[in-house]
Amino acid sequence: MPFSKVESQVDFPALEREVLSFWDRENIFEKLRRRNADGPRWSFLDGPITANNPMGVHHAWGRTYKDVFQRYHAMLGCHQRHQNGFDCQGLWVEVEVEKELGLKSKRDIENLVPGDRFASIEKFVDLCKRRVDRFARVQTDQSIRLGYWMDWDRGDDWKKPPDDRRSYFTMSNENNDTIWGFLRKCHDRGLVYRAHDAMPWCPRCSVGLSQMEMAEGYQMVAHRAIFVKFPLADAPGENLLVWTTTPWTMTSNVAAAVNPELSYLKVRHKDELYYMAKGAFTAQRLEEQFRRKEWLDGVPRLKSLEQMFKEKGGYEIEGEVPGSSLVGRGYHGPFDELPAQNARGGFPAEVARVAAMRAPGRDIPAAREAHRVIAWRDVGETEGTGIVHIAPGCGKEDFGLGKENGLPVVAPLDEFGNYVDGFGELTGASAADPATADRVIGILQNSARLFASEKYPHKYPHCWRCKTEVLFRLVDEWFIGMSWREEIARICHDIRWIPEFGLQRELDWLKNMGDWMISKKRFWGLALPIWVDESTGDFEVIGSREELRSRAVEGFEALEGRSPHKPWIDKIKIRNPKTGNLMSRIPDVGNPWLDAGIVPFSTMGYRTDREEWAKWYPADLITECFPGQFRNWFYSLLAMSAMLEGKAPFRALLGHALVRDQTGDEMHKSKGNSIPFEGAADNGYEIRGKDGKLGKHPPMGADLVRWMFCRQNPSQNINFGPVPAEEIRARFLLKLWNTYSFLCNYARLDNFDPDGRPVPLERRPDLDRWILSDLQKLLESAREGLENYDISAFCLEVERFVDDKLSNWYVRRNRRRFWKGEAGEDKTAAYQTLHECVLTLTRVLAPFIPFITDHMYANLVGDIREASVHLTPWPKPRPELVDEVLSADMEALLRLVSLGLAARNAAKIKVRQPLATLRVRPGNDAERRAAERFADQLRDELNIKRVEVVPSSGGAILSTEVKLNLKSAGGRFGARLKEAQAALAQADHAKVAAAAGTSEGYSLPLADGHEVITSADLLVSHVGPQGWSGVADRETQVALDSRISPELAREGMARDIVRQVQDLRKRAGLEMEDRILLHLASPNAELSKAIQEHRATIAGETLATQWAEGGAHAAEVKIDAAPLTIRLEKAIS
RNA sequence: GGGCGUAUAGCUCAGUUGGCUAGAGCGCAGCUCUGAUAAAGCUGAGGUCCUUGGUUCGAAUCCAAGUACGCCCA
Repeated sequence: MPFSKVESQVDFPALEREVLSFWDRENIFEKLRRRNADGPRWSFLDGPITANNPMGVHHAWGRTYKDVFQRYHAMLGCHQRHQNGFDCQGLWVEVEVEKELGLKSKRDIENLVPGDRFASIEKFVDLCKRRVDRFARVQTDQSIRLGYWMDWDRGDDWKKPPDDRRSYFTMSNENNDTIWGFLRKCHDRGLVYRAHDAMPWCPRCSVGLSQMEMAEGYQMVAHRAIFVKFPLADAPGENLLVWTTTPWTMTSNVAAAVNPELSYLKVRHKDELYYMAKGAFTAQRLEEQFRRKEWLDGVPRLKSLEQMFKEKGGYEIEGEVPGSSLVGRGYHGPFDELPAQNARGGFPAEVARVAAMRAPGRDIPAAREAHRVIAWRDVGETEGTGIVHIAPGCGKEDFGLGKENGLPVVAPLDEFGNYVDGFGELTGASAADPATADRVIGILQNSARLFASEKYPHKYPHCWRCKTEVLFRLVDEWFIGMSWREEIARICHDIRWIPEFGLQRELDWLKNMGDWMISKKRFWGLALPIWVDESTGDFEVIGSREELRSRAVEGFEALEGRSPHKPWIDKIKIRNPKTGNLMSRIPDVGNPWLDAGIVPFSTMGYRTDREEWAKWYPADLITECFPGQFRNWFYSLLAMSAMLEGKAPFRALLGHALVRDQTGDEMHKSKGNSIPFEGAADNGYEIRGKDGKLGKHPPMGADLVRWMFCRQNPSQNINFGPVPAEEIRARFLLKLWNTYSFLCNYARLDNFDPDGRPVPLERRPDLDRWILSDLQKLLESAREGLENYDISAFCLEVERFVDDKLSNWYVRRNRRRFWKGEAGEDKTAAYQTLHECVLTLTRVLAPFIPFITDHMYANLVGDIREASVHLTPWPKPRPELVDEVLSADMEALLRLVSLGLAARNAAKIKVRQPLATLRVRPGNDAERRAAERFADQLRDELNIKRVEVVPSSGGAILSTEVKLNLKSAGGRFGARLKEAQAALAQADHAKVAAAAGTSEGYSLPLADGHEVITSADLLVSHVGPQGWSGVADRETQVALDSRISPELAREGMARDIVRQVQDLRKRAGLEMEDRILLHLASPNAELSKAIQEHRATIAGETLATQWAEGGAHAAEVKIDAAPLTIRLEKAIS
């Protein structure tokens, strides 16, 4: 027997948990996969989620999309991989493990097992793996709760090695191996190289940052900036004035750069001369930022150089020279006494050695001897002095300039950001420590080299993981040259980018990016397969584990039964075929985006079954949150695929924006406005409001979370939180639920058989045919939206369908057919129509809100079948049910009803009071047809006895009245206002209103000429004839006979009585179908007469089977100010 | 500094190739309806469609410049 009773109060999270256990118990997902095993393939590629923490509600956006499109294609019968991915390797996991262990630095890691570096790294790497496993399980459980159908690992799956699990793990052997193959291919094309470069470096993590990572961490900070004197060697008393925001780099100064095209001033101050760029002298530095409040508290506004000279006792401008005339002049550096400045060939010795190897035969001087002015066209005159201090060991551009100009390099920092030996009293000091800047400033002050210092606010890069300020440090890193970037750009055009601007974004990145730094001086990650002969600099890139096995001359047994990770892999040596020397692996691990970018190859069998691989590659769709990914995952996917196959790895990319809190602010745990996933799904959650108070909120359930994301425009950030959630829940999910509950509860009472013979369409009323017609159009939108990965418009259309059309119109207008009419064809047609609508909705909504739809589906088709909506095929629209004219007519009817209600409102007569006549002048054909074919609806809805349709050609049924709008016309007419009002009163108001609406306006005749008035100058109203109330909207006019005869008044009373009785029934806790004994009494004669006249109606409406003298439930009410006593009680049937 | 995008009601946003009196939801006020719906309806208050100029019979919409904001890059 179908149709269990449905309560209108529903606990969605609890319902979802039941559905989850139903899926589990009945293996619904496995049944689905089996059913589709031979279907056409649809290839979705999951972007790996970092398995490092539990998911927040923001992860649910992308995962909802992933599920929606896979579920849709499953309903179409497609065979899919359903493979989730976890991102495992990299610094982010290391940092969390460090936190767990309370470690402060890389040195702590290497001493985790005291005194045993190898065992320490082994333990640390193992802890990283375990952390990944732990959170992969947590995220798996959370995803299952979201309703995300993937081939999840459960139970014993977790005991298997990563390669044998259902989800893919980027730490798997296969993933690492496939990357090796990629790197080998790059090397075969001569793209892999090693370089000394001054790179951004995090002193806490002791790791270099790639260009991609740098971009993540810019923050506004104030640094101590200094102006320093560099005395010219050939002209005592003359100085270059140099400016820097990083005082610690002064120790490593090698050169000073000027722009040869700028003019430089010679400024005399006291007994000395200072050189600086002319523009820089007077520049109001950062004035714009100061004005726009892009500033930091406690940082004073910057002074111009001119102002500084004035404050220090005045100045005189002695002349002006072109920058080019300064180029080549020598100077005395600020730290020339340091050993580092005096080391021949650069400092430290390793740097000098590499430099000597690169430039054989050339004698490189010590930094101190190399000091001279060089030319650099990029020097500007808006920030500092127009003379830039160059320290090739401390900055990227500096390093490049040093190389061009053959300068020595002084590299002052070790991997923790501390000064190495050779820097006098600074040795051991941390460059990141602000106190060190003060010490440098002190030294410069003592040596009379400091001209001035200031606090300078600017955006400065920070480590995106640990938020430490980045330093620039000379390092030795490995790169993939990107000279072949065009090959990547080319395949971007084969992809459908949603939103479209993605293509341009990606191309911009590809055009501007530098070479790809792939090495990381860390522990947990891809072991870069590069083996080096340090005595010659020769290196080899190994393309696979097998190749390594055959090349290894030592240590390969260390890898047997182990994953290719540190520290074991570092035991393996190969031989340099040229020299016979042993080659060691470089200690570095790989950039984690290599791990994620290789997955179209590593997870689909590229190395093991090329034929199978080709059936899944390229993927039909990937979808991720786009900020950042253009230079991360999308980039690495594209680059690796371009290299390996010369082909785009996916056909379409759906990107989405960010999740914000409900007020539009960024979500942060620390701000207390972020929402944990379990909180949103099941447990409820607390968030801090703008007032700083914590507010508790009930759980939303997974379907609501999913729906909120689905209905959002993906290119715009979503404001997510309890207020919008409650709104959507009430407006959509509850509406859907209550429509379903209405259907089931009445169908149950009536024993409606959903499998009975359908009433032929032509015998169903207009309302039925209308809703079925619109349902078909909805199905078409669904298909279109899902095929185009553009679901938000469809979702909004469903909301309108369920709310406006199905619930607020179809069901409301048809209520009586369900609960009053006798069993028969009309009632069956109503049930069949509503059943078809709701059942079809469950199917079309199943990919979006899989829980509630499956629950509804079971009840709609009968619990006994244990069926799941997710095993049903995707519903196809039936074009023969579409009736465009009917849809237009129904829309017109809604407009007329709305106007009728407005007319009632204008007449101040409530709807419960019946009125005699509604006169309609339709504004168009649809309205005319609607007023005729739906006259019964109009009568019912507006509670009137008769509808008269006046032909449009018959002229207006309302007269137009115009008055001057004093707000706009008052000022214009001034003293002539009275006259204008009088003139207007004389004019034909209808004509005035019509003419004022045109571009020419209406020309109002006045004593001193004509004045043109437009509709803005007028207040237009429409009035009916005496006793009538009317409103007009464009061409449409309706008028309502507002005269109430005594008969009509009594009928209104009767309806009021019914309403009061129903109210009492409800308060008495009676069920809808309960019959009652009813007693009504009033001392008022009219009211008593009304009760007499309408006895049968009152009884019928309130299910009163018997008139009685008393009753357990009583109420004293007023009907039109007349007292009425109601008593009732449930009748014993 | 360069690129991309956005700017419409108190808030969140629709507004198709230029075309009727610029809309919705939320919030606010009043009224109404209600035995499926913590729902719904009507009315009202609330608009410099960012500014200026141009194209056009006609511009929220197209073009140009400017301003502000967001994102990306340097």
